[in-house]
Amino acid sequence: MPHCHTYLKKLRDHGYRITPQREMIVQIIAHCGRHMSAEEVMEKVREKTSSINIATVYRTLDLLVENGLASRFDLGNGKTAYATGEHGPHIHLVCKHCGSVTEITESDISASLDKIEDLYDFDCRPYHFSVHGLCRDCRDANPD
Amino acid sequence: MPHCHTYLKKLRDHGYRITPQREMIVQIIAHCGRHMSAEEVMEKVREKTSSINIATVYRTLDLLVENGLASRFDLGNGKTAYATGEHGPHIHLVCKHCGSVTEITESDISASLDKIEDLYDFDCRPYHFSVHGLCRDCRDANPD
DNA sequence: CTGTTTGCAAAAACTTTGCACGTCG
DNA sequence: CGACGTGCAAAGTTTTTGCAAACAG
Repeated sequence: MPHCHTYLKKLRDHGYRITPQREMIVQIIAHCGRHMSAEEVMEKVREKTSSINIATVYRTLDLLVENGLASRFDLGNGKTAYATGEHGPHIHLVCKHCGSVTEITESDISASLDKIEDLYDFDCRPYHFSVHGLCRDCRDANPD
Repeated sequence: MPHCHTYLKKLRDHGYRITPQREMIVQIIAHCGRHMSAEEVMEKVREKTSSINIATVYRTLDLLVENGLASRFDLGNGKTAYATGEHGPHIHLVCKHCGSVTEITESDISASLDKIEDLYDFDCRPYHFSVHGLCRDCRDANPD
């Protein structure tokens, strides 16, 4: 059970108030161990209480992102996904054909990121990072 | 002026009909030399004629993607972007803070892609590929 | 001719906003 | 108590869909 506490403290340090809603949302996304859409967070919330509105979920997720406590990204399915640092850096292989997502480790690509940082003076923060292509199954089914 | 003609031929070969709308949309996106959103395609269309509907633009772009003639991806600004193979493979460095997009070459990351292909049996087709991080300007302005 | 494609308008899906009420500190 | 945060409902954006009319082959 990771450091929700740390996230809440940081929010407070930034001058934001700690509310039951914020506590619950931070706990859900920090414990989840993967990225979640706003709707998925909402479902988890509803398992516990009915007193949080979807607008609050969006506002809280935005707050976390704006304060560097979470990342926002997009897997191309039309929904924005969010995750805290608890999830850790990870890279997604997204199949263009079936949409399946495989998670791989950062070390597989770290040499390239180092190179990019050197060449382009760009601080890579690949908490979420997607490579599109074709997975084995789709390749077998659709050789083209 | 690239091979719109080739794209149209492929569509015909796949059994689809060639309409003025499809011709124009293919021409716009193939000549554009970069990714475009549906709305941007629509604007270009309107410069020439008022006889194409946004629904047709979406349907045509989908058609191109489904038949492997274009790629669909997302830079995280809420709009889906499209590009034909004419654009060529390219990688985007997207700044989390200001949203600026820098385009870099594939060679900078090709070694990693080769490694991924070997390890994960995944055919990387990084026509569009985004690495999120912080650009120099934002780093200078917001050291954190 | 005949099945495909289009335009239109309405709906869907996701996210944001305005405002009055509630609550953290 | 006062500013900040929330719920609610309505609106905003982007994309999709149903259907009758138009058209490619």
